[in-house]
Amino acid sequence: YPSGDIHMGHFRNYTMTDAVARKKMMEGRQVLHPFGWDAFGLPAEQAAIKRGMHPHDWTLANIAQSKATLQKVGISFDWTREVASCFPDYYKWTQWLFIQFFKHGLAYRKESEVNWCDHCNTVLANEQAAGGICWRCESPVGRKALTQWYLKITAYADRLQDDIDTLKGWPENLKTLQRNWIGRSTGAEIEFRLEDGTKIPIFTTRPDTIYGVTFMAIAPDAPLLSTLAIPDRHRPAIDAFVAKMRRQSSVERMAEAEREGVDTGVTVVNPVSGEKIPLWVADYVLAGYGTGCIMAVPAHDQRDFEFARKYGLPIRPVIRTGDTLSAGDAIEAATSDYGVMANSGPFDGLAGQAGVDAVIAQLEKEGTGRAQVQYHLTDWLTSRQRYWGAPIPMIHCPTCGVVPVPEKDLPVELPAGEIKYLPTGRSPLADVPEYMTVTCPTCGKEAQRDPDTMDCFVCSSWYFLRYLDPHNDSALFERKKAASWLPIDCYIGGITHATGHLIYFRFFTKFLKDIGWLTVDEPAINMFNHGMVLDGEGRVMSKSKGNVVSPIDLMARYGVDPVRLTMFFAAPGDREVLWGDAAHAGLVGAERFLLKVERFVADAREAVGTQTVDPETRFDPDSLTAVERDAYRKLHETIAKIDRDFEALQLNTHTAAVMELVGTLGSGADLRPELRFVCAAAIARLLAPLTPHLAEEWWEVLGFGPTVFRAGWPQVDQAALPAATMVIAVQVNGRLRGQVTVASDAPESVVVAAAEADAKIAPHLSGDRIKQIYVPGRLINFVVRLRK
RNA sequence: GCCGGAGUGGCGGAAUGGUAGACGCCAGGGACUUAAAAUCCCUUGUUCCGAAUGGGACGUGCCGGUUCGAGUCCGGCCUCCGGCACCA
Repeated sequence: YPSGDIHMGHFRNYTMTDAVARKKMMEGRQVLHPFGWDAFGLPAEQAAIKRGMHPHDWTLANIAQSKATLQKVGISFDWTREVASCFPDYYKWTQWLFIQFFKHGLAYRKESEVNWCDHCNTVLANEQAAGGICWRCESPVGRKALTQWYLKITAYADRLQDDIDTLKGWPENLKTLQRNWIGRSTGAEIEFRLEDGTKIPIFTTRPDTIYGVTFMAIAPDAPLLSTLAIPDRHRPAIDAFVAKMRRQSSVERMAEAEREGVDTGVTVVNPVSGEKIPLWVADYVLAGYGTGCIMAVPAHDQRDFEFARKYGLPIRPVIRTGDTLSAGDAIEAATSDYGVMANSGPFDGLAGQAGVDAVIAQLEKEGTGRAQVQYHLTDWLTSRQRYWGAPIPMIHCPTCGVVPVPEKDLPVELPAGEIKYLPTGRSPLADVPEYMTVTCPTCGKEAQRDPDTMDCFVCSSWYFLRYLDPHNDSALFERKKAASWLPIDCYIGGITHATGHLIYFRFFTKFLKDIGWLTVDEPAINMFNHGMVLDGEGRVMSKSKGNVVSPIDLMARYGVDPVRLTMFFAAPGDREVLWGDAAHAGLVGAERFLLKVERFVADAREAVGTQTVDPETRFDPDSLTAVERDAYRKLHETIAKIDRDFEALQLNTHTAAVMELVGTLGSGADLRPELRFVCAAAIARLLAPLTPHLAEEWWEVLGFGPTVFRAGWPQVDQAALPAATMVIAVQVNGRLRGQVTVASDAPESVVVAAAEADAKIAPHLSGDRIKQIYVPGRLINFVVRLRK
């Protein structure tokens, strides 16, 4: 989002993708490392309004500023593929996609209770109102009945849930977040009936508890409630209760410790047992989940239990989990475990899933219910009453109804210039007559444009596809380019988008596959969540707290590469980094180390004079001195270790390994010049993904050109790895007692003999030797029983 | 409440079931220098025994278990961080 200049979090994210891109380039791969601006929508517009600037002007200025900073950091983005979602050549295709959704019945309008932020003056998607708090301004979210545009993501709920299992390269916690957010539960829809025949459907995951239903409960804001014939004497109490609930925000209602409700005076019939039970209005029933109405089983649901206790409603256990079934008035809490059905007429004795299935079969036979699946995921509310967004490409015609803008007329450009763009609660575009008034593409009569704009997450659900073909003005992208590049091999981002963007972009990918544009089911096979950058006290950096550290200031003081190296070295990539005084002390270490490398490189170059040495030169270990052999081995051990660490983005141990190598080599003065040079050339390349500017410089000092990033990645020389001797740790009864040095091909018997001959170890071995465990090359453990 | 993740020196952190604390920072000591900076070298978990080379005990949030051997595996807790949250 261009909502401010680059901060340490961006710095960490992009230096990580940069390290990956550069290493893969050095390995000879084709790398597409693109960048784009999520420049439409609330974040950019709010930032602009705060500064009293037009969103267009502010966004462009901010993009220029941020881009300059990113280039200073040396991120290897392919700027020829840069995209920005606020430009017509991009949002033309956002609009085109919206029309495809519409044509396939997946974009639709409906009236319902929506999330409304009074501060931002717009509706919000569920994902943007999590916990009842607006994702941008953090004020409480209210409700409003409005007609809005939705994308039917629920049509993909099953595939979005099931295919999580195919995402082998995604972190487990991210997958769990998505599973919970999609929130599939299986059960049954069951129709209870009023005595006049009116159907009251409910959803339950536990049809096997149906004989334990002692009342029903409906949400205060459920539309069904207002259509019920409620006895006059109950009317005033219900109206008062509903009015009270309406005044409370969702946050307040959740905070309410005690459950509350009112009897409607209406009687309902249980379709399985035939029993007559009362219908209550209850504050703990949600209008937005299931049918807005529940069957209450106090013995087996804790919320129903508490409600029943408070209002003196019967509690009847019908699931036996132990030997006996407690009486309802004796139990202290509901038990929701599966068990054996009891007090359940013909179903008595059925256990667990068998009971669930039997009840569903009965319901289906009687036509009073059926197996059903429910999701926490709801359709995605995508229209916004704001100026700065992609206009919804739809026309409202009095004769033809809702008609999409013909594709040849795209993009529908956002009016520029003297527009009153400040949010008022209705779209600012509605007040621009020359924008609003159009002719209907179907009948040619006068019609109105849709005044709303799209949620910025629509724009950002497909940006990764535009990178493949960013300048194509006749299609979203060329299909064969997508077929060759996708899926994304490496996606690095924060966990914050777990239940928003990272579900939406999977949804778009599946849709585009279904309509023939893509060949993949999933956009990204490998996902890496980098840790956050916090301040020294572990707090989020924010302007209001005044604890923001600017990478620009640090780079000016220390240079870019020491800052990059310090960030990589601070922690493994997936862990958070506290960027406080300790991190600044770390900068000193990075600076020292890089200066040391610089000297090593310069000295190595000087040692070989004008001679040219192939950086991949192999040495026969037998022809080297002992010191040289150790140095050569250490070099190749380091290359091997880095190859392992890098794949897991453990750039902290990558850095440590190079530091250790440089420490071991010392000045390099005791190495023959060719070997010294080969070590220097390897070090320069091993550091190149992390400190690209310095590595490039070193590469030139060594006499090469034009770029280290086409110089290939150092390859392990297996011949360098075997050592002449090995150090074996000696344990007695699992306790370390010393170590012995033996020839590296020594058999176990030689190790045992060496241990027995060692003056420090031998005293511990007196006693009955029961057994010995030898771990070749590492350790030997003697199990000894001491004689008394 | 449910779901994830994490607890290791003064600090950031390292450790395929096999020598806990790599690497770096800080701190202390030394070399070089007229001096300083820079650089290089050494020490640096706690504790006990010893004049000393040295040796012992304890130590990865807590309690138990498996194992020749556990920071790592298993069971039961505690604390912190994050996500979702009256989801029927």
